[in-house]
Amino acid sequence: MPAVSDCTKMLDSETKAVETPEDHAEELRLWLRLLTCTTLVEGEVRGRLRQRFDVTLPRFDLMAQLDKAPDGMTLSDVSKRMMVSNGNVTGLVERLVESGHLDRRTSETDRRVQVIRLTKLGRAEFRRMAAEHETWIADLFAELTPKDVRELMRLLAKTKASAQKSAARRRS
Amino acid sequence: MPAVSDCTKMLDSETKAVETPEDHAEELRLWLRLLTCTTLVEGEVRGRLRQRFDVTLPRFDLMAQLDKAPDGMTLSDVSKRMMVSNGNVTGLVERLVESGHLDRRTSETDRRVQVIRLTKLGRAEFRRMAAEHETWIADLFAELTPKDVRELMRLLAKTKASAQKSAARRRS
DNA sequence: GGAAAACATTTTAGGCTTAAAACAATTCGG
DNA sequence: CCGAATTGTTTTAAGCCTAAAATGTTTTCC
Repeated sequence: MPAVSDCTKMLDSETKAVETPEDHAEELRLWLRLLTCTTLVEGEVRGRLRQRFDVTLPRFDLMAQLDKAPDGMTLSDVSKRMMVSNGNVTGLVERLVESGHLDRRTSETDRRVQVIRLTKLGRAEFRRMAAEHETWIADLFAELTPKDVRELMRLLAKTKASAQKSAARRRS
Repeated sequence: MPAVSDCTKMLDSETKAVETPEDHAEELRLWLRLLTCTTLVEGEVRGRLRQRFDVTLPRFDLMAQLDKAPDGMTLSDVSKRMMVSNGNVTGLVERLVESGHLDRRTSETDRRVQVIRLTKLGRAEFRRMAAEHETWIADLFAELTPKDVRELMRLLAKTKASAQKSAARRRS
């Protein structure tokens, strides 16, 4: 088995460093750290939502999307926004309609489309949870200075753009 | 419905700013952006692993942990490292033993403990996948300069520490 | 030594998630 | 206007994931 980490740069005989089996260990470490941070925060939020409100994180996330859209959203909209599969949304919505948090109706103008909205109950409960949720996030990020936050926002925007381009490259 | 985003600081009549319903919108945005980046990269990696190697991300992650531990790991070790539940690991390991990638044996000295290792096949396949995986990550983060990467590493380390302290505070 | 606490793992019940296929409705091009 | 592509949703099959309870093992400490 080849010791990948031991391989040194192979210089092209003519020019400079061509065909180098490049070392991307730094990017890999960055990815792992990013994943760790997200997993950490996500797990914490999930646990608190369950303990305080007996609600799951995906349900909360879906309600958060709808809270920003008073006129409702279609299932595809939700699916794209949440970056999850269509089928996933179908099930999630089913359960939230069942529990009285969501209202679902077929569009008048396009009978393929299902429009979902928060019910009064759903909106009230979401607002209550969201207020507390915001304090949890603040606490989880408490050691970051405003400057840290700004800088992270900037760098993550760049990261997002980079990843999106890479994904688009592959799809094409 | 109260327009939360409109509320301005309420100054305490006597001193300074006490009892302010603080605004943590920036931290919230940061969290959402962090989540977006992770979801984006994770989805991309998941898809590529499936297409190229017909393997799931959790299986790849588990094998990655074991590749770093030639002497094997206990299920709890894996569970802690991967930040997933014990029961989750049990099932994951079951399937990877079934497919011949993992070897599992009960510890000689402590019959509670299961030690798992990569088999020869498992290690070979993992190495092959890992090499390609590294290039995907490099591509996904391609637009970040080395300085960006360093800075992100630093800020995410700080973020991780902050979240861990917050989680510890809650547990105590 | 033996009960109690701690530990490692598995089981259980329920929910989440995906990819792919199936179904339904609309739009598009000829 | 009609067949073909497209779009929106649901279904299916399989796997992932969690929290909590159950099981078996070891350690602790009286």
